[in-house]
Amino acid sequence: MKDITSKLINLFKQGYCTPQIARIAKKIKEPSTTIHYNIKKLEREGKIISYKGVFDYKKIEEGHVTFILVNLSDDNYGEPEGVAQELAKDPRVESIDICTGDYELIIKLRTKDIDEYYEWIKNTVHKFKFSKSYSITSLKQVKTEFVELK
Amino acid sequence: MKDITSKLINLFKQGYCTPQIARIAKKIKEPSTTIHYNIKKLEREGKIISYKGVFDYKKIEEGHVTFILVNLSDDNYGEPEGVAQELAKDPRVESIDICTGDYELIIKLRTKDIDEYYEWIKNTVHKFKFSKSYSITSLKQVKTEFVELK
DNA sequence: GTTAATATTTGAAGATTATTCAGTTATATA
DNA sequence: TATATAACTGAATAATCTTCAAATATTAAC
Repeated sequence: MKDITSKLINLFKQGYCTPQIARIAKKIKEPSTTIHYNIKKLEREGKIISYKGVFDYKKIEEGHVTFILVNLSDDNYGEPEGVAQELAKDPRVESIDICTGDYELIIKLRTKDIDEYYEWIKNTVHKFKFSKSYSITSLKQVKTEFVELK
Repeated sequence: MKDITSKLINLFKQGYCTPQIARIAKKIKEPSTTIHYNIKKLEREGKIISYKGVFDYKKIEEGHVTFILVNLSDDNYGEPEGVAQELAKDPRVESIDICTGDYELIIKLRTKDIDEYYEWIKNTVHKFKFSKSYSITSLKQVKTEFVELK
């Protein structure tokens, strides 16, 4: 066993996919060279960043979703971007936004289970000196990354 | 002008992409047939749902992100799934979860601007009889769909 | 521990698809 | 209206995916 699947999952999380030009050409009834031209244009303009996989996260041990609202400590309050970019490096962080309202950050985190979540939040609160955080746990994911789940 | 790009964006939002087997094979130094076999296995097992595009949403007129926490009316409180699945059909809804805590739903919505957001929330509150909602606006997207933004 | 069944890996061949290129048509600009 | 630029497209080529059959490895049963 070479455990290729876990490597594949990591690659597909961010990219290593490509458009199906021939299939699209059939679908919208245009020549494949026209489709090709328009896709390259979207890429050139930077409108398309990447092509990636979407998973049934329960089946890949990432079924536990938590939204975490964060207050930063006084030290980091003025510049949340550095903290956010650091957190963004964690592959379990699906999204992170700097936001309005009572909290400065909103993080969408994917872990295997509540135990892994607990470890993550404990370590992260300590490391980044969050002054407060409020976690909302997903009970059921109905749609993710624009893809409806069945 | 045939406006092919907007059709492409819609298709890539949910799929119409495919893995780059040859590129992956080089990357992890395994034969492409082995990569092929393992990908098909992941698909067969339902671990991979789809391959899709990720966009620079500001450049495609979807740069305004809002997280909306929702309380349902008494009518819908007991069965939030129906409401969630209905909302999931909207292409501007990136994700929707049924959740713990003070609110029953958490929606991640992408609109062109705050005006489109206002129209959406006004219509949706009315249509689905939300008893209360709390919106958090993203000021800066640092990471989305597991992809770091620059 | 041996055997049988099943799953994974792999190279070679064929089928399909992406890409390049050159020419055409359409759109925008002066 | 003339000119420049952008968008579209068919034909040929290059690259990739997919199938297949055989080898190897893993698992299960006895």
